[in-house]
Amino acid sequence: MSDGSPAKRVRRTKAEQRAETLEQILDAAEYLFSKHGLHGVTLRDVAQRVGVHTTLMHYYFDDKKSLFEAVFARRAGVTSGRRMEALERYAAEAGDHPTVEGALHAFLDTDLDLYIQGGAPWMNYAAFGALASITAEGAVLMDRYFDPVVLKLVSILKLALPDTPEEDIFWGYHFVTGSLMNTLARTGRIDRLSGGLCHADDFAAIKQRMARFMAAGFMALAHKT
Amino acid sequence: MSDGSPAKRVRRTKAEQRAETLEQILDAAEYLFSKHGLHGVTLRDVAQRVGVHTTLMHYYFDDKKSLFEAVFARRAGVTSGRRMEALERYAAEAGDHPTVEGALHAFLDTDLDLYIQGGAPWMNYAAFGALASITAEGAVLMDRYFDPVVLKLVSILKLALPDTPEEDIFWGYHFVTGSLMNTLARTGRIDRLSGGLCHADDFAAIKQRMARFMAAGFMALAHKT
DNA sequence: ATTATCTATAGATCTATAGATAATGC
DNA sequence: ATTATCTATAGATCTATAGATAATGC
Repeated sequence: MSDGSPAKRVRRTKAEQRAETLEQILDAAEYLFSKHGLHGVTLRDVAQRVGVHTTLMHYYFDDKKSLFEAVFARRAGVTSGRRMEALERYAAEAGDHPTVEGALHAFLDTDLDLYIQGGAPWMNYAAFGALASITAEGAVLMDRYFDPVVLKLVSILKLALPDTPEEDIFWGYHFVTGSLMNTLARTGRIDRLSGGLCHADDFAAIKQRMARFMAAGFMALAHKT
Repeated sequence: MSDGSPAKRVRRTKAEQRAETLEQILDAAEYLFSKHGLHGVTLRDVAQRVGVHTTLMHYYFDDKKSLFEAVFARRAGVTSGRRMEALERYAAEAGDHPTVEGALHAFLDTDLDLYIQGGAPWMNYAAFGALASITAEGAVLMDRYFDPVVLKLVSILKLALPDTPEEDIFWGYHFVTGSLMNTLARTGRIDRLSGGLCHADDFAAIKQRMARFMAAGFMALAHKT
């Protein structure tokens, strides 16, 4: 019976086992939190999804909130880091004359690519992050993990728009991030509204349009203020 | 002692009393749901905020979810209706040659004005709606209450941009609604990022910029696709 | 020996219902 | 007489802890 096919529990080192279980817990929590938010998920839900006992959650994490933070942190560093690199690369290339659209491509496309290439787990993280971003618990984490990248983007935009009041640049960013969060949330509303013409999961279509759309917005603010 | 100043419980008709209590419950729930979401609020929390017993919630509402829906519905009809009128008025005025910016002003400014003029309760509703909009429970309600206005907006945009693929118009709307929701959420993140230069509550500043910004975005999509 | 997982359980809290009390309504 | 509000309480569920069992590690 259990000779040819490997048993469900292959022999692993403890370190491997710990890493695997941790990842499974984070994946399950990420998915569930992205659907229902911090308070809409119980530790039991997460444990059941993984197939382990509820109390194991407390073995790996202090409490529910620290699990939530761990989910946030796991990928926040990756996307934040990648985008920072992309922005620095662009800034170096462009020298004294960066463009708004160039900076936005570096900022937005790098992020969207992660979800496009990262498969289901990253897509779950996208929705998780979007929900977290407009939530009390998430606000602190957003600041902590994403302020540096955003301020880097803003600094390049200031170079590109030297005569535009700083205020307008921040409001422009406010619009950009809203659109990005709405994209990441993938509520499916655009599918229904458009009668199936657009798909919320079609990040490629969004990548094709977003930086251009937003750059034009910034220019319009700059020219008329 | 209690002769000159009116007692806390002035004599009211039952209909008045019902209406008042209902409104207090909805206000309290609106505030709390806007901060913590459906699952982050207990009926006890709402009752305590009103100063009545928990079980009174069940006297007025079947369960927590129907309270949530009542909160959503109370003002959704108002904003949806006002915006529909504004769009129809604009469409009539503009005839065969509406502009993207004109349509967006009607759509966005009418909404923003409601919050600007409506004081704290409307501001709470703004945040409540933004959170609901990217939530499973809220998605259905968004469709039900806001599809007609949005489709009206889209139909005017199509007139304004006759050569632009419908897809691009829907994606443009997708960006607009994201920015609007991020505005309504008032997380305060823009305050911190901008070092106090911008204030999330400053809907007047946003109204000054948003339609112009977004209209330019639509034009950029139209011209280069 | 150490670490991963599970069993048992305490204590808190939440939703929901039945039925009592205290107001308003004719 | 009817309606608004409260008391009492059942039953479910949730978080968290203590301590047992079953694996891996030298």
